[in-house]
Amino acid sequence: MTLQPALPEHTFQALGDPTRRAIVERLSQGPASVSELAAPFEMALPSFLQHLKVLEGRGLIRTVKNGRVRRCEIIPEPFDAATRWLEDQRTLWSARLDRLDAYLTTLKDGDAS
Amino acid sequence: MTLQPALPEHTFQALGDPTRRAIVERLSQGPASVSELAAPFEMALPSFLQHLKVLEGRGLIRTVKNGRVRRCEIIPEPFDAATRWLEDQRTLWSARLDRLDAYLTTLKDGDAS
DNA sequence: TTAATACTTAGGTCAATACCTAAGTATTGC
DNA sequence: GCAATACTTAGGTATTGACCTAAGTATTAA
Repeated sequence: MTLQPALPEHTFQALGDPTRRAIVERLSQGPASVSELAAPFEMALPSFLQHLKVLEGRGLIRTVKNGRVRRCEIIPEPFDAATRWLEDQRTLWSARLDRLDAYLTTLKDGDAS
Repeated sequence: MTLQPALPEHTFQALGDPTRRAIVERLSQGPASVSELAAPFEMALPSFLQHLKVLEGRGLIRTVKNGRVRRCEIIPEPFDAATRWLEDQRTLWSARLDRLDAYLTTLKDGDAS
């Protein structure tokens, strides 16, 4: 119900828990009901449901109730946004390391000549 | 001190906090001392240091003390591992959505409501 | 129409997290 | 040497997070 703007921060926080990460891994393979998702876990159902609510609250999954069954599925966008953030950081530091490398090479060439 | 094997889970958890995410963004542009990193934050220094310890404990940054100054820098690998995990999930569901799309097209052709 | 199923709500505990202040230690500049 | 600098340690509080049990509600199957 509460779809957040999907800040990478929220995505990361949601994925920082082993249970929720496992739920996402399961849902990556396709939608599932609450009880299907809960089955592999020892945890009591209400505890498990909290994790689903976190995922939904952060906008990582969408759920729809049909009859007495609630079906859950992944929302791809926030994952893409998180990936982009990680890649942006990577770009920053590899650019920097490249410059450092170039600089060191210059130094070395200067010595050699 | 404690360099973890950098499970994506730990990386995500560390990045789930706004302060730590900002620290990483700063460090992506190059190494910095503790006080340089802390300057933009209102937070008391000991509180800030805790965040640095989380990042170091999760293996996302490396710190070396030289004299009275501690210099901090990014460790790229865990970020790559986290990116890879996100991309793996994406691969799973895009393959599936492609298949679903094809299937729905077929169904619609055969469906007379 | 009753019983089973599939959640859902309402509480309550316990540990971890995010902050704080106050008082250290170790280096360095004057 | 002595003061300023750059952390560091040692506490303490308050909120959030991850779990639990017990008792609902709504839907479906028999």
